Amino acid sequence: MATVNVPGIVRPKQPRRRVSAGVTVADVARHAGVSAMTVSRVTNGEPGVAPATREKVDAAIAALGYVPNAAARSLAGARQTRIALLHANPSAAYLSEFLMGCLAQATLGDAMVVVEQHDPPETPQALMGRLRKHRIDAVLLPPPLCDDTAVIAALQREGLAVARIATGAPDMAGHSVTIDDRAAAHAMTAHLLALGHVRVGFIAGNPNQTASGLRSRGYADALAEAGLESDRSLIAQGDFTYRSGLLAAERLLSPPDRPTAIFASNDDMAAATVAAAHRLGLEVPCDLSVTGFDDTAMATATWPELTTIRQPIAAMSQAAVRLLIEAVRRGDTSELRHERLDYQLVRRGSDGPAPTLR
Amino acid sequence: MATVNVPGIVRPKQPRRRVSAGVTVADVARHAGVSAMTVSRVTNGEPGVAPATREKVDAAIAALGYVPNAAARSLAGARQTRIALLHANPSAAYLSEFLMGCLAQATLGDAMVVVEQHDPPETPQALMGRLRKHRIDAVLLPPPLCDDTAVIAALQREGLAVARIATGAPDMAGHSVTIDDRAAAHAMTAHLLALGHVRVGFIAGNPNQTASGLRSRGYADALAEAGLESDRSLIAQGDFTYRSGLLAAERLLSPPDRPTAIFASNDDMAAATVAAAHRLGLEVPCDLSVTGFDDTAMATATWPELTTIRQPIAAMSQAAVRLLIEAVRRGDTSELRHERLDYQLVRRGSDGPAPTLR
DNA sequence: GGCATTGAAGTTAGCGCTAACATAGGTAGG
DNA sequence: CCTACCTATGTTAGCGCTAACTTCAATGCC
Repeated sequence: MATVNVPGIVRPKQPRRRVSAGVTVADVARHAGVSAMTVSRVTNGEPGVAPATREKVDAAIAALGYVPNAAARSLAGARQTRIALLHANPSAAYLSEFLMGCLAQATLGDAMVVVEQHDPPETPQALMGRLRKHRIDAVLLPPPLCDDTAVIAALQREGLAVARIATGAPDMAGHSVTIDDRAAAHAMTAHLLALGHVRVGFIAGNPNQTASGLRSRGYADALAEAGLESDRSLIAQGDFTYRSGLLAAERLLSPPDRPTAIFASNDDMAAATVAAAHRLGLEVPCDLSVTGFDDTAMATATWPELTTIRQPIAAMSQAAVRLLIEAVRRGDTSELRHERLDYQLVRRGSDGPAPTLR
Repeated sequence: MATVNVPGIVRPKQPRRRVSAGVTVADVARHAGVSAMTVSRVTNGEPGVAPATREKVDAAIAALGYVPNAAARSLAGARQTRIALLHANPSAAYLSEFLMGCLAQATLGDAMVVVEQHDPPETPQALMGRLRKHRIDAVLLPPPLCDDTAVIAALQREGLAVARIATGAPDMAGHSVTIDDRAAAHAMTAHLLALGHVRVGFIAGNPNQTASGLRSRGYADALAEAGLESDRSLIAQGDFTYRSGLLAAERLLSPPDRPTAIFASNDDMAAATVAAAHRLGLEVPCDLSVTGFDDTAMATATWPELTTIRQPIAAMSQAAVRLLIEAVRRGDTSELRHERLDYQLVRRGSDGPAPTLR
């Protein structure tokens, strides 16, 4: 049978267009008996919609299973903020959680996250070229780049919005999202003191990361408050690597008056401390309590699992992405925001009461 | 001075629209003296453009620094494939690298990656509801979900494209991206044998992951080829956790005729083996060689760093995303593809020649 | 009551790109 | 030399959404 052109149905030329499976604003609008614009206002939570209308629209959305098309939305709104996650160390343990937070917020806020690596041999100039090429609007700086003044300065010269995560010097430049490293280290030290430990060792972190200093300060403050004088032989310098933790722990544990607890500035060094203790025939936590910082995958991929400070990494990166999106939309580079999230002391199996005197 | 309406310039009503900063196809087209469509064809690598024209357009793109607007592209093409990364274990060590690969390919292919978690208490039905709500077109399944038949069956009933990464049974269902686990385990075992080890222990992985069986087989095959009879006391069962590795290593190392090398089915268990050895007063690699599998962050966050098999995780997830995008665009659920990438034996510090007889 | 004021909803146009056609110019075959 | 056909390029419309405007009705105020 040949095609019949039903009179009354005018077809401009041909129906041309590819079929689109999805439910659109127009469908919702028809179902709710309002205009597409009103639906748009409802989905964006804009004011100026009567409660009754809002309800009708919400019902229609639920009934049809409408999901806004992100591409259309960002195209119409001329949005689509492009955010670069700039990182130096691809295998950093926090990265996966960090990315999760970024993605969650990026999905919500019509932003796009691009991952860029920047390692020392590359000059900041070369990096800026790459960012310009990728049309980046804003940059996320996790540690250790969050403390790299050369990079930060270059980014700001380019007029890019910058958010620094987990830095120890949040006010230095750009937006920041942090936890209170000093207070957290203080809390952990106080926790060990409360368990009866008197000689509490400390493994400091890489001095070129500003958070390290705050953690050291928290440890020192807690000792001072407890009326304990600081003892140089209880403090060893590390650089956040497992290897450095091993060396530091061996140094701390070799003297006869060794500490009964060691608080390491991150989980890798704490795990190394556990290993060093076992090598010396010390059981954890019976003979030695060990605690870490960060609650990375390392903390639970060791035995006993580490008591540590949990940084809400996903929440932090999510907050940072939100700050950046807002900043870019505002178009105001001067107003800076600093958010401080809560940490948590996670008690696992690597700490216990101080051993009764040998 | 009042606004002057220059005659001849007709303004429909008002210039209305927000300003857009970016360079568009129209700009490139004008600069190159062609139509926007031709520019589009060039940027998409479509055929039917004369080489000379292509060059002109490329030059214009370079001159103006044009970057296509992803939102507009996916809107016009009715594309925007939505891919869910379904994972069970949020802290899995491979996840960050995995995500990097996904993001890289997603950026290239106009896809969107959404991260979804699915843990045992949740039923597959509930999961399907979530995926439907998020308008998911395709799903990535890293281990251990890549072997979860209930989940895979449910996804396929929904008509979703599925890509399973690093599974041991690639042909079972859906697309797959794998390495040759058997060959890799064979190579690692052969490597240890070549170093003069005769008693090579093996820590098997979680039996509910199909890759575990292949790794065990590779180990057994290499021993058999070397004319060594398999010895039950050289094989211990683990489940990929540090804890299980510790127990398995203790079992292997306690008898007097202990192995001089232990090949663990993943890095966590290898790291645990190193710890167990140290606890027993054995030095690695002098007294005992230990090797792992996967080359996760754990491999370098321990001392000595682990000799291990490197899986190209980022490349694998990237390939998987590419397969999924292609499958969704093709709209053909029947044609399945299986890609096998190359592994690498990474030699670090945890292995060495067999100790000369005690 | 007449007129400005406010708030809710609708209209219009266009974000940047590309699918699906239309067309110009050339090439081959009869 | 004309038609058939192909190849390179152009034209048009519209993807789904929302910015910016307009309209309309319901107030408030003198």
